[in-house]
Amino acid sequence: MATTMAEVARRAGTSVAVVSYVLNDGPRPVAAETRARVLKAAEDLGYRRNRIAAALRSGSSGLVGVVLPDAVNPYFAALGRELEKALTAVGKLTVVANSAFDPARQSDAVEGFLAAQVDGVIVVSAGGDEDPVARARAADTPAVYLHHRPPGSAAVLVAPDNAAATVMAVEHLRSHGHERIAFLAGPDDHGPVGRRLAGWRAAATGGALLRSEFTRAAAARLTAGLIAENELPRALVVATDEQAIGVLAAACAAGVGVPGELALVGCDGTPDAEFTAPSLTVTAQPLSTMAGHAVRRLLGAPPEEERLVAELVRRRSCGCPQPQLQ
Amino acid sequence: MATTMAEVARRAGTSVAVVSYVLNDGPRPVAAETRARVLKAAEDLGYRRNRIAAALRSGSSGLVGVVLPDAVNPYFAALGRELEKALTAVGKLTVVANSAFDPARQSDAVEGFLAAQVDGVIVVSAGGDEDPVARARAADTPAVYLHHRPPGSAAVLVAPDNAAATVMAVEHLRSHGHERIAFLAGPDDHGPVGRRLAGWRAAATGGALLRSEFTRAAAARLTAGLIAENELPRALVVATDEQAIGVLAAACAAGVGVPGELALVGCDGTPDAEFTAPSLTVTAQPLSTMAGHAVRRLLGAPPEEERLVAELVRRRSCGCPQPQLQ
DNA sequence: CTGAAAGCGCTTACAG
DNA sequence: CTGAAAGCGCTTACAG
Repeated sequence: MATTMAEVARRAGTSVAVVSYVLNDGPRPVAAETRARVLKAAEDLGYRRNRIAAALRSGSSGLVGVVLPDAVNPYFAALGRELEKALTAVGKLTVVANSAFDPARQSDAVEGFLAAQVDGVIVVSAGGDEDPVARARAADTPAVYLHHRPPGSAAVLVAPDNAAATVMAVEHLRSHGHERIAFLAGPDDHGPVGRRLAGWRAAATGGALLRSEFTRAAAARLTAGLIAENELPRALVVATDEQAIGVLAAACAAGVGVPGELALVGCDGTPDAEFTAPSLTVTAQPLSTMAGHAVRRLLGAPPEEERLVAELVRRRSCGCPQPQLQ
Repeated sequence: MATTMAEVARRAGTSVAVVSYVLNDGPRPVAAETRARVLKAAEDLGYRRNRIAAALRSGSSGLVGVVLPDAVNPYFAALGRELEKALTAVGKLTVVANSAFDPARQSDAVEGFLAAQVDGVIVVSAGGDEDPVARARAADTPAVYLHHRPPGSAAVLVAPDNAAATVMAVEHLRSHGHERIAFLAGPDDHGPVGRRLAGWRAAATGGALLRSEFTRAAAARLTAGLIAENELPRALVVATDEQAIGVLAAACAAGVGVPGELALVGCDGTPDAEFTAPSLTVTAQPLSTMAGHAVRRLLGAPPEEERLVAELVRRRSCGCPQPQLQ
């Protein structure tokens, strides 16, 4: 059996109340001498606080639930990593679930989080009709969307200016002399990729609109088909790095030179993009800042002043010279 | 305030004990008619069980802690994803922490898990002197290592036959006519990469032993240096896919043809390896099976009969023809 | 088959 | 500054 506060109290010759006051630094003051005795007793007994018991009484479990569409996708992996970092920094434990882009699983995951009495929920939406953040809030649990909010939801969303990112990508390809610039979007026009598409549309490049699922495999298949039909664009902005990796793989497999025959810019800016072959020029989203904003909103902070904007990172795939590998 | 069992009991005209029996399907039988009334009342009130309260009483929190060295590394990302899947299948919630290859953080993470009264902990060790699994077991919490156990630990480890995987990789490169085959290892020879190295040594290829940290950046730097010094091997087995991705990036940046000038085989077999440029031939570890074994051991199952062995997946980087993109 | 009650290990008003 | 006690929402022997 694990040591309890009662045992610590007995050894320190005081009450559990005082032990709690010492270990929590409040809410009542404790004499320095008593305090030292309690600390020593806790140390001697190897006391570890039972957070489940504390949670039941205090109403705060110290758990935050995070639902991601797919933790293997480099963008979500990186976002998840940043969230875990930000959450750890504020003393929360990160509970994760993958929705596999399935709205039903996403709702199940949030339902499980609520039963576990999480202190908050962060969801990167998989789209669909359900609004799990609204549901969490209905259960008095703080919740925010990060990156993607389902269509129609009015819940809090932390996201960068996605349209601006695509505009930046288009302008960069133009600076390389490209006029017709295609765009590889997702299956539908909701969410962040919809915004990125809107930015591309506004830039009026006259290039083709391409679509694939959000997997490298799907993007690779599409690209292989385009190459076979001789319909590959000369310049292409790709909505996500995950898809861009698939495009690169297909181009390499078919012997199509990047950037020579196909100039490419990605719109996520994941760590993966630096070490593709060739390295991927991206409009890099401020993942760490986004995670920080999401966590602070969850903790009750007001909306941030700071705008979230992507930054152009020039690498090889657009036609710029290969930068030094770091 | 959330609905409690007491409210459900009142509405159903029965006691909280009976509500608990119904909702948990035991441990006492309940008359069909009473059962129906309880279910209806719970439904009407939108009752959601408070698992924190249940945990305090029953001793099972439904939480399992997972510590990974780096959830952005494709191997650990894939392993984490499979663990989450296996854990969800048995009704557990997955709490994650990243150690960033820092043994101290790893121990802190496990300490946090124990305070949260997790039902078990799975750690992919970052190496070092600490034995967090032993620590968890000392606190009566089931715990296992997956993939990597720190040197000197005698705790349960779920891992495939890593030496056999490298032998397989070497043999495959030999079948392409290579004799001297180099090996890119990690900074030290502990853990799974140590086993992979042992397999390569046993295969006595006479090739060079190379080393880098377990990041794509480090492997890319090493490779760029080798190319500059004109010391790049013709054939290379790389301990991890993460490093292989770095090698590929450096080769591409320097215009070194793969597999023409450098034939490559990776030893993890992550999903990422299928869409590198060129696609990476690997000895693919049975990640899903490994995750399943780890979870079952945690739940108290005896060691599995089934041996965990990697499977050779032929793709382009070794010199085989590029397979059809899936 | 059902219910009153103890108790899991904390936190926190309340009284002293 | 300190302590006895209530209570968070469950689960589960125990008695009926």
